[in-house]
Amino acid sequence: MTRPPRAPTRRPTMSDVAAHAGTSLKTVSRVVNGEPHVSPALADRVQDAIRVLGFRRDASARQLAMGAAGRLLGYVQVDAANPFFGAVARGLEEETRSGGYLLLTGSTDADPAREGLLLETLVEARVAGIVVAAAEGGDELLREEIAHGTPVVCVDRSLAGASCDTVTSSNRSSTREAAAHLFGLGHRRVAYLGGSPRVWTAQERRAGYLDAVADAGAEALVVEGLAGRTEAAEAVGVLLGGAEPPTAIVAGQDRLGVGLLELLHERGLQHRIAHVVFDDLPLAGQLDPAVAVVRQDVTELGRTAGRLLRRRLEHHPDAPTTTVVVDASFLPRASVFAPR
Amino acid sequence: MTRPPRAPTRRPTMSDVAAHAGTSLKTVSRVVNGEPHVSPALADRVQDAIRVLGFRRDASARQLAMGAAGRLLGYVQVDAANPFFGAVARGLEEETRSGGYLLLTGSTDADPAREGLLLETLVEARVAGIVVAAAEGGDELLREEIAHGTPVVCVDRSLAGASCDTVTSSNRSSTREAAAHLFGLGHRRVAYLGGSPRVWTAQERRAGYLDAVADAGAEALVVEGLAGRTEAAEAVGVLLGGAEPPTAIVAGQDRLGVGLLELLHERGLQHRIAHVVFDDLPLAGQLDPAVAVVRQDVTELGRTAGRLLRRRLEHHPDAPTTTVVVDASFLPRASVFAPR
DNA sequence: TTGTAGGCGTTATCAG
DNA sequence: CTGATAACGCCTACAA
Repeated sequence: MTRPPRAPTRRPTMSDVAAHAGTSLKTVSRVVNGEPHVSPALADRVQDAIRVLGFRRDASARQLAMGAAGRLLGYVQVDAANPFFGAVARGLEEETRSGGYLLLTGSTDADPAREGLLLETLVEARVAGIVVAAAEGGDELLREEIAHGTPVVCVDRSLAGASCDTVTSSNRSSTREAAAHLFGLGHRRVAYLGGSPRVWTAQERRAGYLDAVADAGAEALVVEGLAGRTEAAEAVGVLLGGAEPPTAIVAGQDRLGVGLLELLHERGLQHRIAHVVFDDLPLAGQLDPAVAVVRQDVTELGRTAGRLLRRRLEHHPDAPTTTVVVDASFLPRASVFAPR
Repeated sequence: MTRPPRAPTRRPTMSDVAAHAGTSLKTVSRVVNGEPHVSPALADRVQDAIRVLGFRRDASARQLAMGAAGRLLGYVQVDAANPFFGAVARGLEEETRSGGYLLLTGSTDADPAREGLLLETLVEARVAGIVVAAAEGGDELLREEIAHGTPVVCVDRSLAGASCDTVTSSNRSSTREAAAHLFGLGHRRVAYLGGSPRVWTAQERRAGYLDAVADAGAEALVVEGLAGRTEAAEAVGVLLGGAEPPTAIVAGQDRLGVGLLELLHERGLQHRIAHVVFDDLPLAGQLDPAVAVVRQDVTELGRTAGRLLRRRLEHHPDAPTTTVVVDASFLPRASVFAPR
């Protein structure tokens, strides 16, 4: 029994409710907003009318009349299908939902034009604040918004030429620690697999690796610009085929680490190379237990961003900007082998 | 050089722009909306004023004046951190972004109360349509919205007592096929590991398994209500310790499959039990290559939902409701062994 | 305790 | 081509 689809009915307004309840607009407003000074009898009549008519107040009109910013937060991510950004969104939500905030989300696919469009739409929606996770490109618009007073929080990225709250993992120090661990085990040729050097976190991780290289007085072996598993596997193949192959490898991301492992496994070399993976994604549990990983709590990045946003939105609009570095912990494992 | 954070400036309005350009409100409106019948000279002056003042039109006011629904779509998911829902969101975006739509998202954590609150907020935001992915509970509100005329699309779930567009994977037939494959290999005792029987997809998959059991005239071995890896591993332990342990196991979800594999691996039995995992998540690449999987294209679920929504929103508001079943492909692999 | 008047920023209508 | 003026749905003042 499919009811015939009825054309979208006009939403009842407060005036409709008032008419139905035989009272005035303002009284309905009071009831809807739970304001005091309404006689119980009248309040009941109004409640009934609301139920009967199926009234829902219009957030747009409300926001317009109140002048203040609404309860929408903009969340700009590179790709909703990437678990990293999902985890950030999750943390953001956890921290802001009690305030009645909703997330207005969009993916940029790392395309500056898309990011620009997205930001523009968010601004037109008059979001109360914006969280930008690891996208780059629409920066000019972002700076304008910051200058205008909209709270902006950058997650896992930086923003040149403007000051805004920022949340990152300890990319540099963790990667440094990981590489240092390998040098400490006696390795002299430790290679680094990195993603696009245009991404800020990749730069930071490479810097951490180079720190450790400098400390150890060793030679830097950097391969970057790697886009995924396949490219990582290829790169490792080349590395291992070289004159002086590395005895240990640091992978700057999960995906690269997986590619690394796949190749090592395929060649039966998984126990002859020590490796460290920087854990962006929830894959660590699936990885070979012989792998040492740097684990970052991605959801905590989101939660922190949410906290910074609410602080600025609800308590200290003019507080100086902060940068919070969430500790990513390096987890060495016994099975990271000493060099042959 | 941190600029002193300036207090949120009032947004310039069209009137401000009009004043600055020495013209009237309506002309500015025309320019902003790219309407014809404005002299180039005047248009330029207005454009300048817009740039100088940093004007952005207010979507709320626009929507209010236009009466029509805006360009916001509500997306209700169980958990933003779950890659499944992220993938759906991604597909949704892909399909709707060219229409200028933005996603208003929220996670329910499978809590009916939360889902209710979320839906309420979405309705107040006057979203043009709602996509509900695998959450259950706030159904009453959902039905009201459908009755009111708001397009609703259910993804990977059903909605009793109302008719709305629905998108699912071929859960039942794929699981049936997978189990049949195992029976075809000669197995007689094939067990099924399933999640909460309150979740619709779990019911469907179990039904598919039972179909195959009936076809094969075998005995049903169902363990359900399993919440994750750990519980799945435990359940498998119990199964294998029984009097007549199964020789093959069908796991209804990725997570359960991972738990299954973990236990088999731990006991050195990974090559003595054939198993089939239903692939919700992007884990297939990480799994033991001996596992046969049912793969569903989750993003396609989202894309389909997006298409259905736009069709209803922009073309056929009164079309009869559709149920689209996206094929999930069963991928047997050579290394799924025959019984001992 | 209740109701009236005015305005929020935009679009639509209809005169100039 | 251009511009007053009246909505849109709601809230904040300010009466009554």
